[in-house]
Amino acid sequence: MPSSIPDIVISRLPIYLRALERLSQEGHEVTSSHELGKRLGISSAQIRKDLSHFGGFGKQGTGYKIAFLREQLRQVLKVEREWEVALVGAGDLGSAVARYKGFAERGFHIACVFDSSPEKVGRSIDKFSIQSIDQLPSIIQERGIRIAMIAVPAEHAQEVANTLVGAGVKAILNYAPINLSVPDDVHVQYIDPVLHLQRMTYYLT
Amino acid sequence: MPSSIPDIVISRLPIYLRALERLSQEGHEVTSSHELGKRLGISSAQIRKDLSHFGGFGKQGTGYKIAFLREQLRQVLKVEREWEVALVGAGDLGSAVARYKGFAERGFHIACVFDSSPEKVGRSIDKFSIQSIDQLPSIIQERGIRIAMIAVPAEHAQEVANTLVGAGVKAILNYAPINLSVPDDVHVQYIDPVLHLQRMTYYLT
DNA sequence: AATCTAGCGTGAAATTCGTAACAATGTTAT
DNA sequence: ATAACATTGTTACGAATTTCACGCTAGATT
Ligand SMILES: NC(=O)c1ccc[n+]([C@@H]2O[C@H](COP(=O)([O-])OP(=O)(O)OC[C@H]3O[C@@H](n4cnc5c(N)ncnc54)[C@H](O)[C@@H]3O)[C@@H](O)[C@H]2O)c1
Ligand SMILES: NC(=O)c1ccc[n+]([C@@H]2O[C@H](COP(=O)([O-])OP(=O)(O)OC[C@H]3O[C@@H](n4cnc5c(N)ncnc54)[C@H](O)[C@@H]3O)[C@@H](O)[C@H]2O)c1
Repeated sequence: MPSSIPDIVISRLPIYLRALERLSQEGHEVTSSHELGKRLGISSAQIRKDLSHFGGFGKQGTGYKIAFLREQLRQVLKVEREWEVALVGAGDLGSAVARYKGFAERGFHIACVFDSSPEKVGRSIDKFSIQSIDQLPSIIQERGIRIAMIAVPAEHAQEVANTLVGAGVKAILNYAPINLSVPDDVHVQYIDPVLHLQRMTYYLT
Repeated sequence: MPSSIPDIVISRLPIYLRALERLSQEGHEVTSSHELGKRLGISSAQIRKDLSHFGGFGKQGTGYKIAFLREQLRQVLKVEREWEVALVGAGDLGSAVARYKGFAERGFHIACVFDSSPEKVGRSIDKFSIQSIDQLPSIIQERGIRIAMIAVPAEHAQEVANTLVGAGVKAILNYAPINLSVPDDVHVQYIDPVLHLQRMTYYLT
């Protein structure tokens, strides 16, 4: 049933959710597909159509009650609960990620941090004590963690991904600039800032 | 003329380029749309069609010469030259970005780093001396910088974007979790790791 | 040389996606 | 109470995108 909803629709929901949370912070209580669309540079029809996949969240003539719509989107995306996330790689980027409060604020708790370097294992980043990569499988399995972030050099990313998949992880956010091969039931998202920059230079004269 | 090529095609070229560079590192000299597609999880027809927008880069029966195709894509994307990039925000994330070697390695040189905090202005991150945000317009204009990265708290991202646009910046990579309003001729790309995580939880049972 | 094979480039077909339009319905003003 | 208005949910359509399928060429094989 949920498989009938296009991926591209799902991928826009977090954008809507983020905008709703901001509107809420700014003191708004209701909004409309037009207002949201204007903020996001998306047509109002698109927003209404996307939302209608999941039922009628708005009221004709009035718009959407922000608190309600936000709650509904949270449930659709399964982010009304909290998720535990494993972080692999405690280098420059990994440390910044571990210290970043934005994950926990939005429901993603970093539950453990792994590294392979004996220099780093045992040390701490904030409240996180860095653990050996050797312990990854047992810890992840015990805690039932299904989401992980990879912040190791590109050369080691695939091997880390294999370990994660073996331990039962089903969703990976990969910061290393390399494509990963994983089984079909494992989801991967990529963050590579250079790639984003390269997407813009084409348009510069 | 270039405007006739769909954005979605352009957005895939950097992915191809990255894969080609890796294949090259691994010692390959030629590849095929099938091999590339398998690595990237993209159909071979898609790759051939995307590339054909720019001319025939391959040889029938043989495939693509990696070094040649890479060079062609670099030119199409305008990344055969080097670009200077401004970084605004020298906090946790900004520092990690400034220290990251991957930008310069791939042709994006961080040319200057700005922050508004008197505590930070004058200090250094690696070789970068942090400059006051007040000097941003004059420095950016003098150096003719047209690309910037924003790594300030969400509340200040729009005001920073306005300043950047005023100074002539035409491409912004925004790390703050907020949508920016900019003129039509300014390009914006977003990086928000939480958003990527939220795109995966939907599919977890 | 003739044959075979791999694999590109491409037009046509199929599919997916976005937009326009509107009936239905709630809200506000008078 | 009625009219005027705003905005949703939905359908129908057109645009954009992807996939298919095949002609064609370069190189390998015999
Ligand atoms: N620093 C950034 O701003 C930034 C930005 C974008 C992408 N990246 C990417 O993120 C990755 C990490 O970057 P970084 O700057 O933090 O590098 P880094 O070298 O500072 O850190 C990498 C860490 O990974 C650990 N590691 C290596 N192999 C491992 C393994 N098999 N298992 C567990 N841990 C292992 C190392 O011990 C090290 O601590 C790289 O792929 C980089 O390209 C970094
Ligand atoms: N740390 C991470 O891993 C991470 C990851 C993703 C996104 N982000 C986002 O990146 C942004 C920065 O995060 P951070 O952790 O580095 O925050 P931070 O508070 O450590 O740093 C923010 C910096 O921006 C500076 N600043 C504030 N207003 C400014 C202005 N108007 N002009 C110039 N500089 C200004 C501050 O002085 C500070 O140095 C935030 O929006 C955050 O949500 C951070």
